[in-house]
Amino acid sequence: MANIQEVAKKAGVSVATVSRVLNNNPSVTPKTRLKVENAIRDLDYEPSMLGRNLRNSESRLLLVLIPSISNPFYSDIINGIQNTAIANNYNILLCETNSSPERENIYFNMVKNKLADGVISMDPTVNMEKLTELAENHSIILCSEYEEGGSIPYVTINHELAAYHAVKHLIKLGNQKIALINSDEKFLYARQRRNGYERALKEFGLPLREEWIYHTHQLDFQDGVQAMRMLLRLDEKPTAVFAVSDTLAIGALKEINVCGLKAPDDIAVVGFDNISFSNMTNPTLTTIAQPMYKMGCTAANMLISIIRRNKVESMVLDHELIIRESTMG
Amino acid sequence: MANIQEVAKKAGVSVATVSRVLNNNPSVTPKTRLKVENAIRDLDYEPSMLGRNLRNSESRLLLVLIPSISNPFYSDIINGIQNTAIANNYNILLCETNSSPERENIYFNMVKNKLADGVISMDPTVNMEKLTELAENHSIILCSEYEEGGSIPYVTINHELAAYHAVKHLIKLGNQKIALINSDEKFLYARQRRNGYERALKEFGLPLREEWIYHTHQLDFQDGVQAMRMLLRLDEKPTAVFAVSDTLAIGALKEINVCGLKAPDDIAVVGFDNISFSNMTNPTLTTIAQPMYKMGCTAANMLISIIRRNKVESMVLDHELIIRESTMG
DNA sequence: GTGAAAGCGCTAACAA
DNA sequence: TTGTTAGCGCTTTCAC
Repeated sequence: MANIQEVAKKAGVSVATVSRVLNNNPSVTPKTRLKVENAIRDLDYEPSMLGRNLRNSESRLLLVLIPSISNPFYSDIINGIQNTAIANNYNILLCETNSSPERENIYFNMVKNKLADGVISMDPTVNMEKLTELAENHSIILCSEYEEGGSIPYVTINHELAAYHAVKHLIKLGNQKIALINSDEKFLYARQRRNGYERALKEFGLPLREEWIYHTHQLDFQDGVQAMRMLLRLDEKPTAVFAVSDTLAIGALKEINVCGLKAPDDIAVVGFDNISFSNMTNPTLTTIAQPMYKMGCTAANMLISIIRRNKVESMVLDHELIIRESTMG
Repeated sequence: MANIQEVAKKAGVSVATVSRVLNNNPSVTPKTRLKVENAIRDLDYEPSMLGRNLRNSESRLLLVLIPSISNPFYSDIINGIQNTAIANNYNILLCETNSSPERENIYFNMVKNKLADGVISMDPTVNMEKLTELAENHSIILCSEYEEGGSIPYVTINHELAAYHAVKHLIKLGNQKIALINSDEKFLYARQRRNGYERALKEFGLPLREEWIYHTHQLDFQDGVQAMRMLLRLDEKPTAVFAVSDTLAIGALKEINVCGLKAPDDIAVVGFDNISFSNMTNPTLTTIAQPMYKMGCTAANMLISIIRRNKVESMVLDHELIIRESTMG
């Protein structure tokens, strides 16, 4: 592949002029520009990003930290990030941390190494201390999961309110005994969603029973199956379940089915996330939709703002309750 | 962030020595090494990949082209690629083409621009002509989808044989009227799977009827629903269906259910891909598993070989029929 | 409007 | 063993 020197020689100009043409500098005469453009075409020249990036000390690469690619929850957010990034001449590097600190370190180093210009973290297990330290000298945004009172700007939804809406929907349908399938409460969103659940119950004077709250280890389908199995073994069975993720809810639906029960007649189920499969289950799943795509766009725009040394404000976006068959048979 | 000069100054050595320490060059005395390491620590120095990459004219970044992140089919392949890449000190850039030629162009240019050292393409809609041209001067591997008689090395499975196994399984269960839900036959895998389907039917002397072959536009759940709807309207309904993707099969299952029928009693269903949700449906889905993770590792290893200017051979990996409830109620 | 030259941070050939 | 220096490909300042 030709370099800028060869183009300059072929066009009979200096490398500076070639560079000007490449960067659309208006001070080049049309005639010179033409000569250069011809040389570029003849030599099939493409400017090397390596040289350009070194000179400009930027990589135009954004890191997106997610725990796992296979979690469908992130798909639309990533689409939003990606489209926004490309529109601003950035590319994204999708980084799977597998919740492993070593992996995380590799990516943090890429930022320090100037191989990336900024980070959008969606990993709830991220080492917040290290990330905050990194944020002192680099551009970082939190997306979805964030830190209360932290110094890093974030974009998220109101998890407490969303959970409140989900549970209120179940109450309005006449359910009095409502269980919560929650994930580990070391995660902020889990604590917030539990708060919303409790607030709804209290507001309607419904009992709050510890045995109706099940904590799963992960967010997998099997954890939902297991959770539902335990809830169905109780003497006083719940008539409705709010699961903090669709995968858990789909697992719960499966177990309800296996036990010969029917949703929503015997037990109503609400999930969270509106993943694409939530519309394919039988019955289809009532769930809370986060504005994924918009959240991604917002996160990317915020990050690019920070990179440009502008001030940004954290944002809280709206959610939506999507009512389907699992509560309204 | 400090650069190599400042470290050299602080350690009282030359930049060459610092570089040697960074690259574990054995010719540095322990004493000097210690001085340098101290300086590095004191200044919190991290070498700039930008400088290093320009000098070595490599980016240590591999491009992975997929049509869409949200397709769960790719998750495990990507995991395999990623782990192999990281083990070899490469990182991967996940590139969603959305089957758009412009997007594709952006990524092709990244390779020409030296922003990436190679490409693994899993996009069945990729412009094979352009890719082949790119492959003349750059390192490219095809994964899963490939070109018959093409010049680019690939890793894949035997789609024809896999389809043959799936259909033979249905025949062995006593099914005589077997439908095929295929995707667009502009894709090689679709043509090959159809061949496998036909070979099985012929081998057992079963009728091959055009109205039992339905071509979908996409691979979405809804396309499966639509396909099944059409098949169930036929006068002579099939008793079994082989769908060339799990998402299609899950859509088919849904429609069977909606029509008050039961799988496998009324209609048996086999999918393809063994995506994680295929185990969560009701009934769970019989399907063909491709060795996703291994395929990813193999593709990455092949690519890295090519980058190192070694010869590589295309590979065909084994598949497996996973029998679940949708055929064996 | 265009060219010469410095320099981004690093590595490696060559010299000492 | 260590230092000096050229140069990877590009952009940009300063002259002209």
